[in-house]
Amino acid sequence: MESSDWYDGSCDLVHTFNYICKKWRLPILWYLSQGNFRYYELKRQLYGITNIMLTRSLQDLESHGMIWRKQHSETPPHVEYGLTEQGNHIIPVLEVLEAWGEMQVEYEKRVDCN
Amino acid sequence: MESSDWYDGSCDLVHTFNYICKKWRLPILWYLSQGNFRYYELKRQLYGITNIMLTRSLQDLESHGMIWRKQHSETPPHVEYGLTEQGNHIIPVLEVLEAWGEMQVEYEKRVDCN
DNA sequence: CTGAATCCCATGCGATACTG
DNA sequence: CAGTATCGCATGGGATTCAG
Repeated sequence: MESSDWYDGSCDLVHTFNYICKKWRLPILWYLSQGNFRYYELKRQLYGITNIMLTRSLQDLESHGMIWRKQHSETPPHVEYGLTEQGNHIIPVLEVLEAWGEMQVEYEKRVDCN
Repeated sequence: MESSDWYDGSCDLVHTFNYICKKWRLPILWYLSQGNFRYYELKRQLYGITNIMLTRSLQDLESHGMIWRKQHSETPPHVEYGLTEQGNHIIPVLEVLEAWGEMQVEYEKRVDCN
């Protein structure tokens, strides 16, 4: 990796990291890694999220091929979301991230006690 | 993990993720995972970064115990940075993130060819 | 060489209201 | 139920300038 490539788009890590480096991305992906959900189910679980943020996040993740959207033709509407085959590759990332997060928080607790 | 805990600070993953979810954090950590560096060395490698952003990033990472700062008493100043023992725990995260990034970019190339 | 202080702009985020 | 449109605020990022 060239030094000059950090932000000209040729650094894969930095480039794709921006897909998940947004406020609600990790929680959404984490939930979808547990199974498929309907729009309102996700909204209920993601306490505090607004329609606009949920919609934007889902559309963005879908545009990057990480999740799929399936609209059933019913009234009232019924839309389901889930991880794509490609999207499943994010699961190990979530696991490692969670392991690190717990370790880091444990460390902070110890330090704050000094 | 409780649904209501995503953003009240009790979700370790989300909480600590914010440490690295900033523009220059990953490149800085990646470099420091390769060895220790002086301020100006980091600045030279991190093509495009400004003093203020490098300084802020380093101070922030240091405040979370992920990197150390060593100031040699010389003139002109000589300051060195490196990963702490705790900071080394980020390395597996970087590796998994890189693997995922490459895979995701490969996927995008295939999809765009359709 | 290694920063800090100021000021400004782009962007993310979200409250509110509306729709089929 | 599953969204969209608007508008505004908060925050991050950075150009510029100055300093020990």
